Amino acid sequence: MSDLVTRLRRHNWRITPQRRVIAETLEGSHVHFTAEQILERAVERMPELSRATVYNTLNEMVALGEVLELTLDGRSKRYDPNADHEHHHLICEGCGLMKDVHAMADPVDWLPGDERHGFSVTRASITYRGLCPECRTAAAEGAQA
Amino acid sequence: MSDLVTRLRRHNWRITPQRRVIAETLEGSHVHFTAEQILERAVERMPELSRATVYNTLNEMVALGEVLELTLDGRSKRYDPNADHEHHHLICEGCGLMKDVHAMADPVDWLPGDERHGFSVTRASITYRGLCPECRTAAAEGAQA
DNA sequence: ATCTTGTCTTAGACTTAGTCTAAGCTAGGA
DNA sequence: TCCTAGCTTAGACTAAGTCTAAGACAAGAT
Repeated sequence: MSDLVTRLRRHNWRITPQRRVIAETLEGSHVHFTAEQILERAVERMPELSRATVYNTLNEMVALGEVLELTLDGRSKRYDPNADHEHHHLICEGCGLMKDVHAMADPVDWLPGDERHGFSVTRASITYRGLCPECRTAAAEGAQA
Repeated sequence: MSDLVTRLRRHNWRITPQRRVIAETLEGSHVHFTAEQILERAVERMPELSRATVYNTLNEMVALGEVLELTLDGRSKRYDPNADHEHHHLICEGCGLMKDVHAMADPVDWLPGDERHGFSVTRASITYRGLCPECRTAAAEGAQA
């Protein structure tokens, strides 16, 4: 039983077969998929599922606050079913691999009052960038050659 | 004289009239424009300027490291001519207004070694989100009504 | 001064990601 | 059972960005 489905049901949200497949696809993986990748995988389980339903459903889950929408590469949005606990993201600039990470401090505490420009700041997320072990090796070999 | 143009020239980059107009448009404003907005404004000064040249030029300036590419709203990329000094971004969730801000510490220092998954982490940026003074007022009035 | 070569720019076709629309389907209440 | 509201569908549409092929231009060689 999917935990995300349980959380969604609490919002009096109708769990249709389509929505269940989408939620389970989203939660079943530990990388963050794009809408298109979710469609691709969900269609394996429910071939008549439409693109519009996937997009609608993802947007609704984001609106309910149970899924996070990430826009980190400027190409397409990615969806993160862990809307629960505070975490940040580490991205490989070589291959786009993305990991969830936890920082030792809350960045909101590090924004001085005079840098807030009168905003009420509610949350902050950190995007770390670098090279994953594989891309680092590849880069080193490339430099040698 | 544009400072960005000076920086670009240091890379032995040919400063054509088109590139100059684009660089000056980018630097002349203190908000972060999308490529389409830059095109729109640059065309006022050089009507025959093409969309492809704007996109090419922006991508080249990013590759040279003199301009930052921001993907914060998931719709379109925005360009920030201040690639120089470390800064982060504060975004209004109501109207999309974006400000540059400075934090009191470098977030790279807050990522413990065992959370780095073997990556070489080179940089980190923080996205702060909240409501700007105007949207906060509007929200309060909306709640009253 | 002209030629040559490589770079830059252009218009427009194309691609990708996502939204919208109109019609049909389905589940649950009167 | 019928009604209604909400859900799903196919496919058209839009927005952002990339690609391509051809022409324009600039700088060095002759």
